[in-house]
Amino acid sequence: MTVPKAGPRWSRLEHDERREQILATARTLFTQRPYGAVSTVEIAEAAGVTRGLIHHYFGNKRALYLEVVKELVGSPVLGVLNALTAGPTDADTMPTWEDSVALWMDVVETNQEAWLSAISAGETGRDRAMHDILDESRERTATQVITVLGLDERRTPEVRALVRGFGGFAEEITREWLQRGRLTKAQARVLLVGALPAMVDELLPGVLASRKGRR
Amino acid sequence: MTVPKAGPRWSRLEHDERREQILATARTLFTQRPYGAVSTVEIAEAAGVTRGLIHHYFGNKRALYLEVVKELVGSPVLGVLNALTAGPTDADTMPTWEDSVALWMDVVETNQEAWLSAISAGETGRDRAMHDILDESRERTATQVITVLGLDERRTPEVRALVRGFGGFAEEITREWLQRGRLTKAQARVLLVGALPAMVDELLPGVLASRKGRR
DNA sequence: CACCACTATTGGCACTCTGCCAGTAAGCGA
DNA sequence: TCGCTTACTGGCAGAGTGCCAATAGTGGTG
Repeated sequence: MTVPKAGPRWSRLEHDERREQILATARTLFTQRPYGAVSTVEIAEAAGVTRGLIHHYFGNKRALYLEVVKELVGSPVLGVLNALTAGPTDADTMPTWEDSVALWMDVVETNQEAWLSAISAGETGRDRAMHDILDESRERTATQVITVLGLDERRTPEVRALVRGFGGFAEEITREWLQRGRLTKAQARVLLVGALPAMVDELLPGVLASRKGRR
Repeated sequence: MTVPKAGPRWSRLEHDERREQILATARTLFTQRPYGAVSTVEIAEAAGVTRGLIHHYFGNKRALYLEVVKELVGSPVLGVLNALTAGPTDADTMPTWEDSVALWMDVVETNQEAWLSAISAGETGRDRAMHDILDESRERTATQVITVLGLDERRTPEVRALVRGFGGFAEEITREWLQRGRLTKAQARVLLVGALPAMVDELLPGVLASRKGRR
């Protein structure tokens, strides 16, 4: 009774095109729910393909997830400072610290969920590859911050550590502003702009001084 | 050929005793590997019982994990400040900020893996119950810090936010010290002791000033 | 001391999910 | 039009979890 032929049952896309389509679908789902709560079946259905195809393109679920996270930390969301401050290294065109912070806040504000997923992607556990991706992203950001603040001359391990510490501070302050609402945007800005310079001035000397005890 | 009777095949423990035994086993495994990488079969085997029993005591895997995390953040590991500073609220017996930081560092140093698992327990994803446990623990710690620093009088949302921000800073600095080794213990101490007072002095006034813009 | 009731504990069934791969068919080039 | 490449499907195997009926330690009771 069924008509034997009524056109193609599925369309055959170009390799990269299909891959991008699946990746986009996965990104949507993974930014909404954590790794374990999203099944490959669901991704496949949402993308309009079968589960097997995901395997064909990405190998396994975890690899697909890694790809999504890479995308998230690689583009504007976390890497604003990269995009912004990389390139013009000359003192003139270099944006000020205030500008960098302001831009970063704007980007995060408009991409809240993506940002939250990205920074809490350690979610899936202390996986080596995942850890590396996130850590490298933060490290890169730290480098940019050091440059913008003009700390390049004294780029010691201690300075890097301090800037990374500030990163932790910044993430938490951002949550206070966007999630818990205990800070206004203006207040958060005051903190983010002022904290690092203050710590560099007041604490860095002391830290470098106690360097001798190094083992 | 087998001897039909050769004593009990398994021992019957008291409810709480068996529960505690399973919990301890689970804690060991979960602090070594992330949630998804530990199966209930493995926990059961390590505890010398069958998988079904875990279900009998905890309902499901997730609930067991929650119990483990509760235990971790509830006792010394993260809650040092609680244990230490709670109780004596009188100004005399109150420990100094320096002492609190020093004690905290010692505890974390000796319980590294437990601490690391605890703070990155968000691992399993943005689960409501999990989030609450961790957030409440950090909030409690913030309260203690406020008390020790004598900031009780001006316990505004802004102060809480600032202290939470410091919490993020402290976690990151601790990682720089224990994991990445870019700071010595002495250097980390300098940062942890000095950062919060510096920020309170230099930034808090500005934050409170821009309060009018609140919406 | 034998028996019984109580419940801790087991063992296995049903279901979901992931990894894998052999077969199928879309669509381009000759 | 035919044939060849390969995107895509469909289903099987294994692992893990939730659940529960049946089993068997064990303390209490007569």
